[in-house]
Amino acid sequence: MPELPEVETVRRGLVPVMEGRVITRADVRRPDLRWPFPDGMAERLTGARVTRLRRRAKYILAELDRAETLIVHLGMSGRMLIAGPSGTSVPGAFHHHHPAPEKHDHVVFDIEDGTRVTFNDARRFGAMDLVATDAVEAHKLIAVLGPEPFDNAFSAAYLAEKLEGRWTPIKSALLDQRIVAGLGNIYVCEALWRSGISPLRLARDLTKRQISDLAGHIRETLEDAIAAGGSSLRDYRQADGELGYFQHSFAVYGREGEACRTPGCGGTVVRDVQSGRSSLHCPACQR
DNA sequence: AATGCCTCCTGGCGGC
DNA sequence: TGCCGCCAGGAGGCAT
Repeated sequence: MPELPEVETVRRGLVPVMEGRVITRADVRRPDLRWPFPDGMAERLTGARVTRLRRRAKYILAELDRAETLIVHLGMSGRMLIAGPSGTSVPGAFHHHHPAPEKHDHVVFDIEDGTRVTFNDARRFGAMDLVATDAVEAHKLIAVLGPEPFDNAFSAAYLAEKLEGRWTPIKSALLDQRIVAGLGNIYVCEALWRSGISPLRLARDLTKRQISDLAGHIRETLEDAIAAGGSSLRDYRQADGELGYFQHSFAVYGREGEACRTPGCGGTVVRDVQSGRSSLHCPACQR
């Protein structure tokens, strides 16, 4: 679900609430998400100060004093909900009363000023781990990640090298977090449409020019989405409860049977299934 | 090494 | 109202 733009939007929403603040209590309400939580997670979080909130690919990294970092992945349905004094001007807010946790509220963070941050994840494909900060880069889930799309390392030359000789469809290659980190199903479809490239085309068959265009369009698509606060599908919201609005800018995602938005194209958006996932594209202008 | 399939889990929606 | 199948923003793990 949440791809790079949504995760970045969540991170930005959490910064004013958590960065520099102490977690006065962490309520870990079940033993696991996708994997078991690390030993003593609640105790290790309680009383810790969040010194910095970073993002790597689709992971939020909350650096704590105590030299540990909380690694959070939202999976398909994970949300970080903020409630309480921060950002509100409720008189006596410090004594704000929080309602009882709801279904799928798995981890609740109480912040020193009375704000409450709740990790809610119906499908539990999300994950959390807590590791030494100097070991984050070497963490099993982090170490395998390719470059950030906005990093200089993600160049046309780099992408060309990674795609060279690959028999896999370009769609699959771009979903591979080892090649470039942060893309998911929506933004791959959108970036391929912007590039006029079919998701079915084999990675090895792209020209240098197409690869260069693609790298640029990936960055452009993600930038546009971040600027819009991400995409709000179903119940996804920004951390502050606001809805992102990039979904209104989708050219192909969720538009099966509708007219292609390429000026003068006249094609119709179709849905193909590739390795079990929907690939929305326009057969007329995506080759 | 590269590729493709299965799986984890819950909920919303459309069809009957 | 109820039941059923399908679909959903991810990605690790495993067989080939």
